[in-house]
Amino acid sequence: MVSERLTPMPVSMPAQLPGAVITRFAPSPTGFLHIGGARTALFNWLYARGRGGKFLLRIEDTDRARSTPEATAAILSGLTWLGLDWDGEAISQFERAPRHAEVANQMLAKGAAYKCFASQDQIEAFREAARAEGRSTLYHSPWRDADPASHPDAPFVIRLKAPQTGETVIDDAVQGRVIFRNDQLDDMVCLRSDGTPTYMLAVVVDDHDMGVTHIIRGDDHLNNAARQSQIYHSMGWPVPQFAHIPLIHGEDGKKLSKRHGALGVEDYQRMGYPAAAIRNYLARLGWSHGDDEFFNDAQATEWFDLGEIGRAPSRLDLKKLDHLTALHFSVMDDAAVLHELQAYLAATGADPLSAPQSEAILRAMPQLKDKARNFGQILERGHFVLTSRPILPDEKAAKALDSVSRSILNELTPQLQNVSWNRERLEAIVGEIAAGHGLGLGKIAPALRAALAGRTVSPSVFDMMLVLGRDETLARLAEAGAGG
RNA sequence: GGCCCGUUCGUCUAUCGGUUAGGACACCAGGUUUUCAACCUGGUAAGAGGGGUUCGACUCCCCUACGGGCUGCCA
Repeated sequence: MVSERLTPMPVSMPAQLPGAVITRFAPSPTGFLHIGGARTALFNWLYARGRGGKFLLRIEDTDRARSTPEATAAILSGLTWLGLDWDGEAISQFERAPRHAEVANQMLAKGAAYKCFASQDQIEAFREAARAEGRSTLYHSPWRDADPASHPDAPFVIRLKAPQTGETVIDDAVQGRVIFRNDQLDDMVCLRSDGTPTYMLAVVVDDHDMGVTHIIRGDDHLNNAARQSQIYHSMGWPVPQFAHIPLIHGEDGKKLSKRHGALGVEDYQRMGYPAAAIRNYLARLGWSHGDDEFFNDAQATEWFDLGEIGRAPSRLDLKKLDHLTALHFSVMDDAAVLHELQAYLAATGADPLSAPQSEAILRAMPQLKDKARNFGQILERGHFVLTSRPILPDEKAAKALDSVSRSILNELTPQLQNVSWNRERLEAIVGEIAAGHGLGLGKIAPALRAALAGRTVSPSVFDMMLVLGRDETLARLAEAGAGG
């Protein structure tokens, strides 16, 4: 078996099974994993996983000034948290620079590209003048058809010898047939004068070498697709299927930026959303399968397809995410919720749950996770099992423990001594006591809640009694009845 | 400036020439209720504007408006 981990990626086109789907996510490591990038990754993942294909990861770190290892780590951990597993090792685009240069030289050799000796200053001057006169700023290099014998001994870039007439057509799976006139596209630089590749070249070479069959990415790259398509053609390579998906906008409809608040997936983790809910929400944002709103990964991978992706940008709506989160908690098993709760604690810098605390939370989990909208709520509701006597009621809860309430608690406590410890009996006894005072349950539940949880927010008082058990319940009631 | 993309309830969307334009979230009203919630019933709410094409347009075409993207030896 060939060790794929240690050998560099083959530079020639890998032999792919016919019809095999290979997608990729190719972020620049300049920060955290953006929520929009996360959705792009999710779409690629869903598409590949739904077709038995591969989902690859490539880090576009060719911009040395802006790329950092920390950012790469953040992106990997963001994807991992989201549950988007990629196949093989993440590939560094920067490390493939020699291969990019090799292709540029092949283009040169076959006459598909040429050396351009124009300096950046010259080109900038041209553009400025063109702008000032309102002319097109497309640069037409005088070196395109120059006799190599006339080449000076000076730095040069390698430019693609792009067609000057006709059209470049992109058959996009989302945007449809998009036509660019070739006279609107200039000869792009493929290899810089320092010998490093431009983004345009690097992307094409990498996608080709990685065997990528479907490029699903943000529609800010739609224009680039035309130019990249020209590179594919110049090398005689098959052009992958493009699918340019609309970007996500903020709640005001503007491009997502810092002022919109949460941008990184890690922010969403810290807000207490479980990954499954984020996946569901993000998948439904810009894509739909009829009226289906709530679904799991299996359904999503089965249903997902490029044709159902919308063409308009969509806005983030946290209320809807909240709603989906509650639905997901309801179908997640308790152990899984607990496990992710621990990760949430770690992400927010809180202390992890001890073994006994975990066990207590797990026992109460059915009540804690019911309709919860985030892990913070689960924790808040779970306070009654995490705390221990003496229960110190918070300010609001203390108000429920006035002298009248305390006397009722004192009346109730002995009656709970020997009853069967089940919900029906507990409800009956508490109901009788309340009725004896001409009160409804609504009048004495707050005191019970304060006594048992020390809070005004908790699961139902009966559920708490059941989870706490007789001894602990009686101890807390007695303590509160005594006046704390 | 040039080129490209987009525009259905507040939001996410269904519709793929013929529908009282549907669903979900949110919101409002009423009900229920031991807290936060949840739940039940009902309700408000949409095809940017203007021209075409067609027996018939949300659906096809054009123009305008608005929004977005690209226009680098950034990615």
